[in-house]
Amino acid sequence: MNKPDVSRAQEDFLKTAYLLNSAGKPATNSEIAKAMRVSPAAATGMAKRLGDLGLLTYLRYQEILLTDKGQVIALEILRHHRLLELFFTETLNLPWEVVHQIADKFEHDLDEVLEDAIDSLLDSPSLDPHGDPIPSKSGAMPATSTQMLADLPARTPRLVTRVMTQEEELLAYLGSIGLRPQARVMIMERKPFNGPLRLQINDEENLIGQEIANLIVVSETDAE
Amino acid sequence: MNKPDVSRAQEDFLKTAYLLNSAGKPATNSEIAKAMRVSPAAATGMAKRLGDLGLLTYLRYQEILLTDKGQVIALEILRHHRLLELFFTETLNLPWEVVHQIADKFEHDLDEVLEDAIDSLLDSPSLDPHGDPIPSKSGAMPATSTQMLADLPARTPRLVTRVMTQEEELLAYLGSIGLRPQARVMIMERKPFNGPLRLQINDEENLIGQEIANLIVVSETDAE
DNA sequence: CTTGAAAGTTAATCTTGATTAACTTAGACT
DNA sequence: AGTCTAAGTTAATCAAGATTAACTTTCAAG
Repeated sequence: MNKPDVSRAQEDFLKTAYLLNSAGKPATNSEIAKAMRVSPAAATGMAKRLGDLGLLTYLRYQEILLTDKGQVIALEILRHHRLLELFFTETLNLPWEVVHQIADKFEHDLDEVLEDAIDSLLDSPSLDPHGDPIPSKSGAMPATSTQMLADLPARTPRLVTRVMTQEEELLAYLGSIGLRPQARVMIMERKPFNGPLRLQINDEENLIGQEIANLIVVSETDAE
Repeated sequence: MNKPDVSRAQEDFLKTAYLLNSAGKPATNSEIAKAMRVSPAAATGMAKRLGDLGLLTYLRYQEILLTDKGQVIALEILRHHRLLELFFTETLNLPWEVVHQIADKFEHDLDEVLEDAIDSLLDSPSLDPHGDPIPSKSGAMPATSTQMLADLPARTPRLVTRVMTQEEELLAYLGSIGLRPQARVMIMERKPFNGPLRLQINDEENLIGQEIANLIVVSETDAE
């Protein structure tokens, strides 16, 4: 087999396209450019190069689609990223809001020896500190709940399984109110017109807005 | 204060120049080019750029000398490198012969949060797994023994303090015969004409050549 | 004190990944 | 169908870091 030997900018592009897709958004040129913080022209150029390498299909003015080979690379980077996030929180007790940026840099250089060592130290984990699934080495993506807290009926106890943001300040806040994977949550009251939610988190009560509730994934069956 | 914001190629150049100096060799263009595995022309170009940045003094045909600012950067990279080596051997039980290459890649991306977390987890270590000194955060380089095993009189018991190679196969071999920091060593017999040494390592006897003995640093006073 | 090999430099060129500016296309709306 | 806007593309250009090839300096040795 051939190892395509892609650069880190290329890996980042593939990862970004993959993440857009898995967030339900199409991997359009402008979305990718925005996510990568480069000009649209730069994204066009990169799409051409990666198309030539057979890692995605690129047709002018159309959505970008990863090929199988491209997806394998995206998943490998994502695996590196999430393994590293977990590794650093576990071994160094780093708070969950700082590990994302660190992993963004290290993910490109994680060689197989180190990857395997981390994987075995952590006992082949399937979730990172945010509850994001860690692809297996063969590229299988663990299943996750799709139940958003925002859509949960009142008085239904659940467990937080995933927090879908990487914004540092927001994560720090959510951590401070206990809203992290494994927390027990229950909506006590829903204010009308998409108003805030009165929420029980473990045993404390708190108020959160719709916007945040739309980032919190909970278990699909009742807690305890 | 200004953060010079150097690229990884630039950081590597500064590190290489520093390491050549501390190995007693002049930081000449060809030595640097050889160590970095680039053409001499590339080294010339990089020396010019770094000279313009005020990180070294570059005069055509002359030895390259780091400025204070350049040395600060070199020491910071070296600190990153050695902290990472120790971190990976300690947390993942990786053998000492693999951590060097891993650290070479990660050293450029180690941000301060992670650096401090590693430093405190390891209790502000001063030596990496090979016995190489880890510069302090302020740039102070811990003192080390200068006594080479090759120059040691027979029947003088010492402790190995440092193993000055990063060659993977050689390190693996040295590890397998117990020749690593903290090992007790004593030369039993010296074969004439710079011949091999009969050596006691912990409680085993072994034979090593002059070349290897010149890579092993031992304590300056007797063991135990 | 010249000379020749080793070391170093310069020049031309390449690749990658970026930028800005100007143009084109797609697609919704009238 | 015509038109406007947002999205996307193209072209020209830049900078970093590399290469090869050809030239220049240095310096030790006769």
